[in-house]
Amino acid sequence: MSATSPPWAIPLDAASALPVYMQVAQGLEQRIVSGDLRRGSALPAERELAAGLHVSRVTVRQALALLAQQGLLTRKHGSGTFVTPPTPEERPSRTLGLLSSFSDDVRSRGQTPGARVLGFEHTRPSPQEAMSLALSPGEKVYRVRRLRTSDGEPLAVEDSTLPAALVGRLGHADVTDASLYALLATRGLNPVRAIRHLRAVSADLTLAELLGLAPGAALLATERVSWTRGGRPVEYARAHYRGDRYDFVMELHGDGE
Amino acid sequence: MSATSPPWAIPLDAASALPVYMQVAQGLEQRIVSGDLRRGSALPAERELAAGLHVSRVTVRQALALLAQQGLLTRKHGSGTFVTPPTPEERPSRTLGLLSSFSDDVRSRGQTPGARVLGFEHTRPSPQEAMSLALSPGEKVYRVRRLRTSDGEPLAVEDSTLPAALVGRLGHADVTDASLYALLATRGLNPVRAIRHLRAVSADLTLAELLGLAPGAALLATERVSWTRGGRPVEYARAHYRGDRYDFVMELHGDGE
DNA sequence: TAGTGGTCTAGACCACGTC
DNA sequence: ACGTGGTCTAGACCACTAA
Repeated sequence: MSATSPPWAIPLDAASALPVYMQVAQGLEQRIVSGDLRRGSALPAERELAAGLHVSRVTVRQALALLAQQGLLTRKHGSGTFVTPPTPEERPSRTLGLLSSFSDDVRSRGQTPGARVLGFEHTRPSPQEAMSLALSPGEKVYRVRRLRTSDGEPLAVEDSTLPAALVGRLGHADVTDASLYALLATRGLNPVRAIRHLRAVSADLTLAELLGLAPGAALLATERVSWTRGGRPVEYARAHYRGDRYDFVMELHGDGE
Repeated sequence: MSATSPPWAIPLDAASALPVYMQVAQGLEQRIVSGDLRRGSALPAERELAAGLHVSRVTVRQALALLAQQGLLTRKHGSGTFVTPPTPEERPSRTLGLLSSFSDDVRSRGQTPGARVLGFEHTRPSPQEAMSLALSPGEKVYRVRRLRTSDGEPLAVEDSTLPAALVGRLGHADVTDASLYALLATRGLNPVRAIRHLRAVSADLTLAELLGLAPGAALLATERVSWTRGGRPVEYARAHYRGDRYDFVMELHGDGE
């Protein structure tokens, strides 16, 4: 007798309105959250799953891709597919409301901040940059793209734009250190106020590559404009943080009622 | 002569280390951002693209999926694939730092907030809920899942948990209106302080369905605990906002230096 | 070397929109 | 009725990991 039902069988209904790959994903997700599949344990190979469920390997992969993107599964090329272990790495936290630098944040958690300069330009601003920094026509900017790391692990890609006329001469060597805010401080340009936007986006090929993620992974995107005490914009920064390793924390208060 | 190079040809290198579908995605992305493909215009059909590029339709679809997830392309079943028009809908903004409700936020932008109750329970808390609300063992909670809308459009899924003993008797009818904070206020339980976490996650099948998104879309996930003036936790809320329609805004200040 | 996931093919049929 | 994207198949070969 050839029993064709493996122990991890998932009930599939070909006539259902729900596509088969979603049914497979739901079935696996249920076994994961119920603890049926232990954290860190390996799933059957894709070909084995396909054969056992009587579906094609493509369909199985479509299901696994869904769960991998949510972080429930971790796929390792040449090795296997595993149920993601619980909190494999501590998730850093940043307390907002106060104007602090990336470097200080990372240090306050006992980790070592780092930065790798990916690009350094002295050019004309984009329309977006010109508007955010209130630049007069023709005024040039410094633009720096850096990979921010914590204990050597990629955490964010940050693009900073500074008005050249305001900050004075800047060289590639000036931005290799971790903190741009510290650099500004030495020139008497401490930011005292900033407005920051946060939203969620999917990683494109470039960001995914830099951050060591799969394309399409969820990222926390921020956009920030900082002003000096005199009310002059000194920095326009856009950053993309890994959604799986970073979370922002803030404290909110009522209106004093 | 049969020239096999359509006007939208993309240079492909089969020997490249970069997979073909990524090359296709990059090529299309470049034509989109360069304005070569106008916003709102339709792309060639998948079968046509595949034939023109001499690759399989599966490979083309893999490339289109990448760009669609980033929001560059919009796919319409039965109709076609289009370059996403610029800001098809105004992106709402929420100013943080002040303790305000979802309803007030939406109203302050001139839109109409709404809520559809998806679930209402009176049960024992999860370990996570019990810890966040500082509940004594055995104490029960009300749990409400609501779909929050703006002008009728799904914007977020919010799961709120309230200590039953503190808020008093609650019925399904009490939570059908938009504002839970307003309800608490009528019982003398105005929150005056809250801590909120923000991070980015990928939509699972359930959230994608509720918010009208493709599975895997980027969501802004928030977690919030609110306290009354007396320091008692009154609400533990988890919300998932559409990444493409919502962005958080906050103002930051220096430490008074 | 053997097994795994990653990529790719050339089809097929279904579900949806539009005409 | 027709064209579109959505799903699914049964293979194939490559790239990586581990024994």
